Amino acid sequence: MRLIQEIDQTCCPPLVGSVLTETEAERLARALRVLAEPARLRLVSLVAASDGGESCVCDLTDRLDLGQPTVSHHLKVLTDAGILRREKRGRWAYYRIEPEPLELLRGALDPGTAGARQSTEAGVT
Amino acid sequence: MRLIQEIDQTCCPPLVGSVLTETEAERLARALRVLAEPARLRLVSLVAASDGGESCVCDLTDRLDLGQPTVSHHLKVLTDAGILRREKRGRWAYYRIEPEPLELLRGALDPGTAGARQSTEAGVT
DNA sequence: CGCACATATTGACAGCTATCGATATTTCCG
DNA sequence: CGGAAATATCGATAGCTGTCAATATGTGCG
Repeated sequence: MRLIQEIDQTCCPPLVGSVLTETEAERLARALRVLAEPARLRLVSLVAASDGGESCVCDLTDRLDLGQPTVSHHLKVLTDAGILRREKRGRWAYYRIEPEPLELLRGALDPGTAGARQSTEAGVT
Repeated sequence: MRLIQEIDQTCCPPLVGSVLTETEAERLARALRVLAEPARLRLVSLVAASDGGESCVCDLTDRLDLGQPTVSHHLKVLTDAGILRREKRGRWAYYRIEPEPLELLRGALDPGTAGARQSTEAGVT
């Protein structure tokens, strides 16, 4: 079994248009759960807005009013999901956004809703 | 305070581009949490795929391998969030998709990710 | 009216996870 | 090497929520 639950194409079939199987629903739910957390949303937002598109943990802990272990935990969850990428330089760990997973999730929420378009997993450009 | 947590514009500022405040993050997280659940994803998917765009609860309980109270609970959560709309006809309750909340959530996941576009809350058509 | 059916509500409980303090690990610096 | 700084991991705990059984509410039918 896979310990690291990365968000890939298999997680994001169109929410509408075809009925989700139990497995698909499970996968997509797990992916969404990663973002369904205030601290993690703020982290993503902070990282994305930061200069050069990356932040080190120390900057993030300062802004979040949460303990360092907690921030580290959330960063791990986001990284395991593939939403953030970690790069260690010297003593510091820098995080930056990985655009694709967010796009895939967006895609999962996309179609049928307004009339069953078909975007699926193809068009991430 | 508001008991019913409906998904509206206030829940979905762009995830990136500006840094989410604690309140904004809380709101968006709560909205995402509604969908971050396998049973609810399947319900949305089932309703959307159903004939005429609506299902009654009895159809849904059959397909979900969950007790009727549980299904009813999930339907309530989805309805309170504004994702489903409930209409009672005779003894039956019919649920259908309300497209806008899903679109708003999609919008929240949209922009900056790839370079801070500005779609925000305007273009739902 | 009274029963049967469809759905909703209630109360209880188990499982998950966000959070923290303590500690381990890694890396630089002198 | 030794110590300090940055980050990660661990173990414990509290709060939330998905689930169910039991029951309530509503609605048509005879």
